[in-house]
Amino acid sequence: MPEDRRLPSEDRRLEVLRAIVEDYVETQEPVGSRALVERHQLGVSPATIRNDMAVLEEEGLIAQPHTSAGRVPTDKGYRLFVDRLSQVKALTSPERRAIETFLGGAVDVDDVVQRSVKVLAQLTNQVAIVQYPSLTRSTVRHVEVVALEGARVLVVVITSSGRVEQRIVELEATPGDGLLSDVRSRIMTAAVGQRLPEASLRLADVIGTFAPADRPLVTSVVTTLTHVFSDERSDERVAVGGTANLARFGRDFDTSIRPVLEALEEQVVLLKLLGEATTDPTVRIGLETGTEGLPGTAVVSSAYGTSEQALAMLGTLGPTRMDYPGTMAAVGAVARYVGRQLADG
Amino acid sequence: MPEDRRLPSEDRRLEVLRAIVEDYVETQEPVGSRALVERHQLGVSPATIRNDMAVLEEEGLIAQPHTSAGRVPTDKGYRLFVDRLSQVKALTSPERRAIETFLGGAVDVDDVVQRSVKVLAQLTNQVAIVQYPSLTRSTVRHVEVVALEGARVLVVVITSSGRVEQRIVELEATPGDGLLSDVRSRIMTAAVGQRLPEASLRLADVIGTFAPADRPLVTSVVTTLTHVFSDERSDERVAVGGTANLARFGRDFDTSIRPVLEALEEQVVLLKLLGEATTDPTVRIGLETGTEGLPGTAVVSSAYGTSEQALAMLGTLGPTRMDYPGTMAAVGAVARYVGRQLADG
DNA sequence: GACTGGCACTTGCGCCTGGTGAGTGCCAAA
DNA sequence: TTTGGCACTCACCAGGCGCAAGTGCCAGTC
Repeated sequence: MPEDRRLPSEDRRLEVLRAIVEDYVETQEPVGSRALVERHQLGVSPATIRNDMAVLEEEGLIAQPHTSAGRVPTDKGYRLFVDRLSQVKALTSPERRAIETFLGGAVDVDDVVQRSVKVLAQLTNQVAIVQYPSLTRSTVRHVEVVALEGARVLVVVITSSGRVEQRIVELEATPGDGLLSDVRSRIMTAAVGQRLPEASLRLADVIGTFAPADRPLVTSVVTTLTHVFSDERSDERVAVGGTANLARFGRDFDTSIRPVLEALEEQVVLLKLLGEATTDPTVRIGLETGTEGLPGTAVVSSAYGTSEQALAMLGTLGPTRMDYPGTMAAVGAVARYVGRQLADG
Repeated sequence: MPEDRRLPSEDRRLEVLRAIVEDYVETQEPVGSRALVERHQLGVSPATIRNDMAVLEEEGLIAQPHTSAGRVPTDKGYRLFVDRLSQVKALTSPERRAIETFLGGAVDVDDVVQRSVKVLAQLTNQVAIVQYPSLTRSTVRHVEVVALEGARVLVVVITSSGRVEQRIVELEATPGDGLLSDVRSRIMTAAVGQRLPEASLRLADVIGTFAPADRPLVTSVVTTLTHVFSDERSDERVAVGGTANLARFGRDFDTSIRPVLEALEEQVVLLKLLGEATTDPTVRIGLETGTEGLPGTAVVSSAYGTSEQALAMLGTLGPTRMDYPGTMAAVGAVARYVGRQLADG
């Protein structure tokens, strides 16, 4: 036990906490003082470690499942680990390449989302959650208004993230071609490049620029567009993958796995789990997820999008006993690639 | 034991099989001869039942998990039960109403599929699988060709099942409005009402009806349409729900639940599980599902669509130990409602 | 010939028991 | 402040036991 290995006791205690987290994540078993000194060069005896552990336990950072067992990190312990002890881990280059090649093959927005879920689940060995690009946060790229048979009109919207939405509008009278193309061009002028909520506001003004006789038609079209722009249902779409990795939660289906499966089927819960937009991967542990009934669960999530505007969230869900640095790296990388992918079109 | 209760022994043996299936499905436990005579009015003693059971076992219809246990139906036993012993069970009227009101609220095709999965999972307490309406099996309802800015053209297809697909085509030169509407109308004439594969064939002929100078443009548009018509990726889309019901498969995650969860994430496997189109609910038990590695699994599936044309498949997946009559009724009912829903548009 | 009661036999399951080992807390000494 | 020693706690495992459920077989009865 060389003297130069020794650290001020405060520092060593944190080192012990890190060692406990790392070992527990790896072995899934409570870690004892002896194993700790054997696996890490701490330069002190098990007895010393035991004293440190007692302090850490006092501080609420670790706990004993039962008297004669080793220690396990508490949520508070993981929190401290994530905030102060963990280093950002770079992805290996095979992992990097896997993301690039797999996501690169996507043909449309749906495909991008599906593939990201798969990559993320595989990379992290956890449950992956990817929200579809938000309509309300994208901008209008193109609007088309087309006459169908009779008094029906097809309205198509293409957004900056590549999503295409369309609606059919039933009018009272068959519109003239001239009027329709006029409507189309004035709508384009008002809306293109705007974010969807603002575009809605701008469109309301467009109605007034038409002759009173034409306003009913214009109003119908504009109303439909406004609905498309503010369709919350499509904002809530979420893809989930990697549920087979739920094994990591434990052996007992009813107590540890079923509640998670049930949560994963509720869009509302999923959106809550993903949390608020943050550019960098954010970790929420245990109660911090804000979701009752999911004990021992942690979420790593991040927004994705362009540099100016977050489009939506993605992330992973796993047991608090997870590889935080690795997961954060994976979530961050996938978020970046997806953002780039969607920016290109 | 009244004489008139007695049946020719062959008949009674089948009655015993039915009783075993029904009891086992309900209790999830091997059923013995004593319990059988107590719960059903068979009019004979346990000893007689034991003799019948011995014969049924000889025929491979039931089996003993271990020597001192009751009997459990084999896959072959379930097969015989489904084919000859079970009665079609009508849905209760609350169930019927649940389907109607819940599916009735759907706003578009996506929504119909999402809601069907949910209803089906809830009704059967099993995993529900619903395939999106097949593009290649629908007919063309409408085609639109619209000039965008520059030399770009938007092509929109609306199918009989209400799906809307669109593509943007890059042309070499900006087309005239007259030509475009001509293209549009000739395509409509050739394709509307046709199934997508046939429409593709017909469209090939349309090219020749144009002046040679216009053919490059027409060819671009037709090629794009042909791609849309034969996009297999969209034919393979499948929604899954009710995974929390996997508890019914057993307690042990790794051996009984994980393989199922893994299968459910593979589109290919899902499509294989749903099987070939059949109008009435079809049951496949154990190996009949054609999928390795899913022991103890049965699938009840049915096509849905209009009376003329099946659009896609839907069904449920559960342990072989399931309520077949009830599940078949639910699958059938949901398939009918979904078909009707999509026919209306 | 079909059914039945009786009986011996098998065997999974729950329960208890004692032994083992990992891990702790505390203390006195360096 | 660190360390070795020591007593103590407790989960876990293996073995043994009894119980109860269920069977197969057989001889007797209708």
